[in-house]
Amino acid sequence: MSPPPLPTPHDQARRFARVREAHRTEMQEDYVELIGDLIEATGEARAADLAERFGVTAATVANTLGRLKRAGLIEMQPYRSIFLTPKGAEMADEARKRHALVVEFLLSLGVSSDTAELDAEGLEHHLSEETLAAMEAFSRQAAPEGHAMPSRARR
Amino acid sequence: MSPPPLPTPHDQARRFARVREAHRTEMQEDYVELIGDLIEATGEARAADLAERFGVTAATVANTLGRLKRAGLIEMQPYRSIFLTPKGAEMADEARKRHALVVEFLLSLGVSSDTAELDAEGLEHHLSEETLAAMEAFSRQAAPEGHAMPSRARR
DNA sequence: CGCAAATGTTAGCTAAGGCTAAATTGTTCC
DNA sequence: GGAACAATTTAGCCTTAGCTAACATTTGCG
Repeated sequence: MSPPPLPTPHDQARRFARVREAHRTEMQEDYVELIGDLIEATGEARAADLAERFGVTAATVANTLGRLKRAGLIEMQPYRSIFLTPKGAEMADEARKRHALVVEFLLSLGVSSDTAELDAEGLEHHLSEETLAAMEAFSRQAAPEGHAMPSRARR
Repeated sequence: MSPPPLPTPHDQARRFARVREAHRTEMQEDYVELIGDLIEATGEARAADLAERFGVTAATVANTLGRLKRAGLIEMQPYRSIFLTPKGAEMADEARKRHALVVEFLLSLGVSSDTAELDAEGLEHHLSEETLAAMEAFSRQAAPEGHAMPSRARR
């Protein structure tokens, strides 16, 4: 009931700095993840598909791809399709694993699959290793064989 | 093992639009929440405290406060301390509840309190009502009387 | 009281990430 | 092979959110 005491200024600043840092890498992760998925699913990643799936214009995608290239995450020739560098592929891989883990966890929690996918997209960039590990452990315990059976005995 | 199939472009665009929307309101929520907390804890919210606790410069805070004022969330006279409008107070209240709920949930999951606070700050803006409800139910079941006892029987 | 320190504001810069419109390049199909 | 269409890029604009430096106001202390 009593309000939780304020954190120290320093601790609080640390938390917000962490969120700002996550925001800086979020877009990169989303792009390489989707590029990787498209390559796997269709053989190539085209800017038009990225634009459609992100729900932004092609011009925005072109800008962002420029930043990703500068960051060494993708390779591309003008008017050609997009490839991941080793660094980009590694980031994509981690992002995909984390995304799957979060979706799995939300499903184990009993959330609908539509909501799980919706929330995972925002969530996945803000989870520490510790929390990810706890989520993974929980999912495994809730549904060890993969057949979703989230509800355990109540009270 | 098999890679999950790609969502439809439309569904995927919906998810990313949601994340972008959350990003637009995130800063507002963080500010009103902290302003509310400061008023409650110390009687007033001063820009210098906000700057210290967010870990940004006073100039950045002044800019952001200008936007919050335009958005009708706060009231302030030049060189005076900051107040929440009814709209701002309501947003602060919801943000605080949600924040507490998320921290509580992470603790029930078995995450350390330091990590719970760290992750909650980023997480709390990306959770649907459905997921929040599931988290609340889980926390209650894990520790019905509030005395933290997260570990349940395994297997 | 009066001045120094603290606090708040303003101006001007940067980068990210969105947009539209226009120009360029590729592709397809008659 | 060329014309129309699709895809990509470029140019130019906007807002957010950060910064530093300079300026203005308030506060607190001797």
